[in-house]
This record gives sequence, structure tokens and C-alpha cells, in this order.
Amino acid sequence: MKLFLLDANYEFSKIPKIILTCKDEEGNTKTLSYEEFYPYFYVLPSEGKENQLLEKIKKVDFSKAKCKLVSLSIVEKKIGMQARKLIKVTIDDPAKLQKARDLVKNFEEVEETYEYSINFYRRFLIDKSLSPASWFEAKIEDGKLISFKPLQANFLPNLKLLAFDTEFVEVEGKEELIMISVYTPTKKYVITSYDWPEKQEYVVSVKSEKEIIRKFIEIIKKEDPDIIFTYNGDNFDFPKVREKAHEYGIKLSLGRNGKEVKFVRRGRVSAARIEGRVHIDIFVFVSHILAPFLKSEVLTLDEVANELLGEGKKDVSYEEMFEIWKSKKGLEKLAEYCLHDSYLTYRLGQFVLMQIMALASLTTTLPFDASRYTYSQLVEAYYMKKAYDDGMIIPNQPKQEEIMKRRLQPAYKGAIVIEPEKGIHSNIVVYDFMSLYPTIIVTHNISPETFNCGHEECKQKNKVPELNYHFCTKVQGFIPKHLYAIIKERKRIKAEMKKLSKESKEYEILYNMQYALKIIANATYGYFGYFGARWYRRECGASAAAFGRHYITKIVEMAKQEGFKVIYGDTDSIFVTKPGLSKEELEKFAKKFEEKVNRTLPGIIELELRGIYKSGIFVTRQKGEKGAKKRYALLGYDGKIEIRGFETVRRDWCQLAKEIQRKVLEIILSEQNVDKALNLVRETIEKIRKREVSLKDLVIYEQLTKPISQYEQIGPHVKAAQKAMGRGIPLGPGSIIPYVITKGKGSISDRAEFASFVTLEDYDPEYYINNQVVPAAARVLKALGYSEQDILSQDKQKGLTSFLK
DNA sequence: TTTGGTGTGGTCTGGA
DNA sequence: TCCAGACCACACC
Repeated sequence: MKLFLLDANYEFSKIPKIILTCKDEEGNTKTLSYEEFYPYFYVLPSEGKENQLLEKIKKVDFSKAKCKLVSLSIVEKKIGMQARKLIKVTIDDPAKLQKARDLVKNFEEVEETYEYSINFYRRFLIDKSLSPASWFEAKIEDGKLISFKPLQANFLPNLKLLAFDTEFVEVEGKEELIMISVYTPTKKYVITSYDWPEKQEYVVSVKSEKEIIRKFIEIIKKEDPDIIFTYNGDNFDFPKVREKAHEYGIKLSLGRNGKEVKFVRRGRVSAARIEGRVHIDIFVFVSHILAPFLKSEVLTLDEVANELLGEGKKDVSYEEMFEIWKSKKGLEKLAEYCLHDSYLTYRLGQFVLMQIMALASLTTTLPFDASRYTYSQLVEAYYMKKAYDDGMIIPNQPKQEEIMKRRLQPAYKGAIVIEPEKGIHSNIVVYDFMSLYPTIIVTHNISPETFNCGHEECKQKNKVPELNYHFCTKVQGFIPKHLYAIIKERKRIKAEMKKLSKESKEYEILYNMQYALKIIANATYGYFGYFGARWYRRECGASAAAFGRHYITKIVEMAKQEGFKVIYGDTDSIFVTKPGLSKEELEKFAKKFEEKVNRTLPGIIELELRGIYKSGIFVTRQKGEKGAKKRYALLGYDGKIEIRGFETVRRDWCQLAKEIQRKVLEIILSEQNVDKALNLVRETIEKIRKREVSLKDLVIYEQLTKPISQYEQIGPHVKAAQKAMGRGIPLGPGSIIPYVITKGKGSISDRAEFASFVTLEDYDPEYYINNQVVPAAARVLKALGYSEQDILSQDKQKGLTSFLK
């Protein structure tokens, strides 16, 4: 029977039992169990002490750890490059693995213990090569999985998806659950504790809060979804609803087996797990994985849905909601709004589901886990599985003390950024290395165990530039081996994609597969230097960076030799010009240079011609006359402008200043009309003075990165947050604080107010002119020789205008 | 618990 | 009151 693995778990009564939730090809749910698998850990004996230690462990009273010893064996495994004999200790109860390990770890013959903190179901998936979110051919007897083998298949089974959302309102100092909306493609519900005649057909009116929860449980059971999407369900909807349920003595039994929602602690945060179904909290996935690619200022459902789906929330504020509920007038609007949230959550769920499935399948983790992992966890999960397959011991996670030590290490030297030639340039050729760090790691065999291998030969053949390090050339390293596999697989998939229509389902699946591969490949370099990493080795990160500097420097030299003028470069890219050539000539010339360079680059390192731009602007730094790095704008031949680093792309500048700066850049690059730009800025200044601007364009967003008490310096956003908290708004580390600078006395911080408490009358025009709009515009105009004064002074402007005309 | 280093710029703070 | 340096956030790659 062909099955698709969705979720896994285990039970323990006398023996451990793995429970697998699967879907078959018809979309039926199959719950299987597997019984011949036991938890274990490894003990590394000091050299030659294997048998001595084995005898000692035999005599250990494992009942002290409330478990039984199942078996002991001596196995050979690789630790780094070395083959070592280890004792495999197998016990019966997965929950007691750490306790059992504690009973033996302090024996004098023990050098180290390994693999004692791996989730039991993860252990099972890894050891049996059973990948979640993938198909396998299964032999089943009596609901028990007897044997199976993985299948290659690029499609998803028919999954029942559902999203829900809750609404709470504070009544007399107590939070009241007033609505739960549920969205599926075929059925919509809004459950609420009030009845009114004009209600929509999807509104289910019940008598009380308690009944809302009852009805909700009933609906989930009836709809029987495979996947439940929420937006912030881990930290809001599920904990809140469960708390309410418990108040009324109801169990929040949403699991397929009737089990209650469980909260799995993972460090500081917890995740809501529903057995037999996959709860995906989209907010967690977005904030961990998608956020770096989003422009959204805040990761609210509204903003994220807007950016990813082009569809925003219905505009109902909390105050409005409160009013409607209190007065019971306009409840249809409230119901519609609530349902719309579920709808958006559902749509976002559709959007991210394939990505999550691809990541889960690639890293052999459950969709539940993969959707909550950070970059480092995904990378680590991928290599953990590969380590098992290679007969390697999985390195331990660093202990608290080790983490502290690692964090205190000073930063190593990173990439080169070339100081730009300020001003406007035309016909700019941009080259960049394709996945520079991953290809360096593979080409130079950079891995923790190949580091400084000791072979004289490798010291010569594979020395790291500038550093007294080298990497082995005789044995392929663990990380390079699997990183290379990722790069090759991604290339293969991309080639495959070209044969397909972009609208096809298969294309979408392949797209998500290559995206998952890209995530793992790109995060591997940073992972080497991450303090929490199992495969931690700063020298590997430092070496990859050193090779990177070496190659970019080499390309710069070659470009100069070729007659190019190098105007900018950052890490893996160079921007060059060659005056006096037509566009066509330049294209040809640029292409030839790319080919020439690639003939000299070793291994899989490759330079790519990213494109030729019509023009581009580089500005000066605020202090001094130097060209500013990481801030530029390019105008393509298609008329599109790419803006990097400028205030326009930063969230800690108000929308108005950003918009004006963008327009100034556009005018300067596309029309070369300084005059028009100056006028635009001046008109805007007038509007600010006359309060003819929208308040939301004046809001500045900044994140609280730590508890308020830990701030040494109280900046505007901290002050605004303090004041807002005084008014009962819950804020903490991670919160993004929207604030407006108001007029009055004191420092800027003193005058920063939480945005929702500010009206149009309150804002300080002078601040927005002098500290927002003018500096943002001047940043661009200064590169052309205009100062803030030129912008502000009317007289000079007039003269200038007539002169230019 | 947060993949890494490089870089810009605003605001605060405390000493001259 | 002025200013340098520290702190802080956010961008680039």
C-alpha cells in the first residue's frame, strides 16, 4: 500500500510503540504502529577499555532510572575521521534515555556519551530512513507496519486543510472568548455566543462561552482535518482556548484519537501539538524562515497576507470590535471580519504548505517540527540524518558552559566590501559568484574533520589564504560531501523545472524542493560559526570567508587588467563600467570576461553575469567624503529600479520620508531632473507644516530586542513602549513598536508616543522635516552636490530653478 | 535561544 | 551647550 507520512509519535506501555499518521492515495487516513524499535545511546570507552566498561554497564541497576536494559553491544562508528568502538546501550522507555545515560556517564572508563538527547520518533525516522512528507510502499498487518520502502513521487496526497481564528474581548477586566471562526474550502463557520436575526448563514449561535468551545471541538471532529493552520496559534489561540476550556472543565480534545491538545516545550516557547493532525502555526514559520525575504514592517496576519497574497484584512480595530460586541450592533461585520481572518490564514497555509513539506522531507523531520525550526535547526536536522547514513556519530549539542565560551569568541574576519565611487554611473555591469560560500566549502573541502588534517601535502595544496590553516585533500569531508549533493540536486531540479509549465502542480513542487535545498546550502556557512551548532567550527567559517576574499580580490584584479573600472563590490559581487562602449559592445565584452574568469576558477566556483544596468547612483557617507558602502540604486534597461540600503528600504524610517526618497531616486535616475526632485521635497515640507499628511505615513517602527529593563540607553521606541505598557498594552522582547514623535518639550524619546494614541494634531512637523524627510532626500541629492540648505532655502531654489530651465 | 561578518546612521549620555 | 563615543536597530551579502 502506498502511504504518505504526515506525523509520528510514540506511546510507552511495557514496550515503546511508534504511532504513524499517514494518508493513502485516496486521501484516507491510516494510523499505523511499529513495535520493534527501542531507544538507545552510545558510550565511548577510553581506548582499550571497551570490555571492562561493558561489564561495568551490565551491572548497572537501570531501575534507578525507572527503565530496563534491553541490550548492550559494541559497535564501530566514525567520530570525525576516526573509527572508534562504542558501546550501544539500548533501553525500553524512550522517556528515560537521559536518566539512563546519567547512570553511566561518570564511569572513569567513559570518554564521552553520544546521541542521548534525540527525540524518539526522530530517532526512528532517521534509523529507518522513513521520511515525513514523502511516499513509501508499506506492508501492513493488523494495523502494524511490517516493512516499507521509500518511493520517489512528486505529488501530495489529498489533504484536508482547515484554518481557525479566535476573537477575545476584555469585559470587566476579564478576557471573554466571543467568536471562533473556522475555514475550510467547503465549509465556513463563525461560532459565537450571541444570536441575532440578520446573522449570516455560516454563523452558529450558541448560548455561552462554554458552548463556543464545545461547538468548536465538535466541528473539528466533524471536519476531521489533516492540517490545522493558525496564525500565532502556539502562543495565542490554543493556550487561550485551552485555558478557557479548563475553566469550564472541558478537555480540548481535538486529536484524532480524542487526545487533548498538548503543549510541547521547546526552550522558552511552546508549541501546540494535536495528535494525528498537523498543527502549523504560520506565524512561527514566517518569522523563522520567510521574514528575511519579506518587506513587511511587522509580521501581522494583515501585512504578511498583503505581501504574499495581495489581499489584506478587513479593517476592524480592537476598539471597534469591542464597541460592536458591547452594543451588539453590526455583528455581521464582526462575524465577517473574524471569518476573513481564518480565510487569510487558510490561504497563507496553502502558500507555505508545500515549502514546509519540502523542508520536512529533505531534513527527515515532521512537518510539525520543520514548520517551527529555525535555519540552524533545519541545517542540523539535514546533517544529522546524513551522519547516521554515513555511520558517523552525531556530535553532541554544546553544554551551557561551552555555549558561553563560544559566544565570547571574538568575531573572525569576514568579507570584503569595496568602497564605491560616489555619483551617477552609466552602463554598469554586475557580476556575482553563484553561491559563493557553499561552492567554496565544497571546492576546498571545508569541514570540521578535514580541518588541519596534518598531511604535509594538503598544507601545500589546500592552504587557506591569509590564515595558517589547511584542509585535507585526500578524504572528502562530511559537510562538503552532502553540501555538494544539495548543489547538484538543486541544479537537476532547476533543469527539470525548465521543462514544465510554471502553472503546473509539479512545477510548484519542484520549486519548493529547490527552495528547501537553497535554504540548507546557504545556511551551512553561518552554521559553522553558530554557537549552538553540533558541527561547530569557527575556523571553517573563517576559512570560507578568507577564500571568499581571495576570489573577489582576484576577480577585481582581472577586471582591471581587462580595462574595466571597478566601482563597487560586496562579498561576492563586483560592479564595473567601461566607458565608450555601446550597450551591445558592452554585453559582448562582459560575456567574454565571464567566460574567461570561469576558466580560471577551481572546482565548482563560478562567476555569473547578473546583468547590465542603464545607470546607478552611489552616495557619500554622512560623515566625511567617502562613498557609502551597501547603499545604492540601479536602473535597469527595463526601467525598473533596484534600491539597496537606503532609508527607503528600512522600517525604522517613516513611510513619508521613504516615499519621498524613492521618488527622488526615480527622478534622478530616470529623468535626471534635479529641479523636479527639489520641488517635490519642498512641497512635502509644506504639507507636513500644514498637517496635510496622513498620520500612518509618519509612524516609525522599531523592535524591542530585549526586556525594557535591560536597556542602557532609552531610545524613542523604548520610551514609547514604556508609555504604552503603562496603558496596559502587552509588549515585550520581539514586539515591534510603532511610534510617532510629538511636539512638546524634552528629548526625541520623551516625545515618542505609541502610534495608536496619537492624533494628527499631535505630531511634530519640525522633527519630520529635519530628521526624516530632509535627511532622506538629502542623502541622494548630496551625491550631486546639493546640501540640506539647498533643499530648505527657497531663494536659492528659485535661482536654481530658472537656471536649470 | 540567535546561521555568520560588515557597514551606516540616529539618538542618548556624560564630560569638557 | 557642544561633541565624541556608546548604544541600538537594521540593512547587505
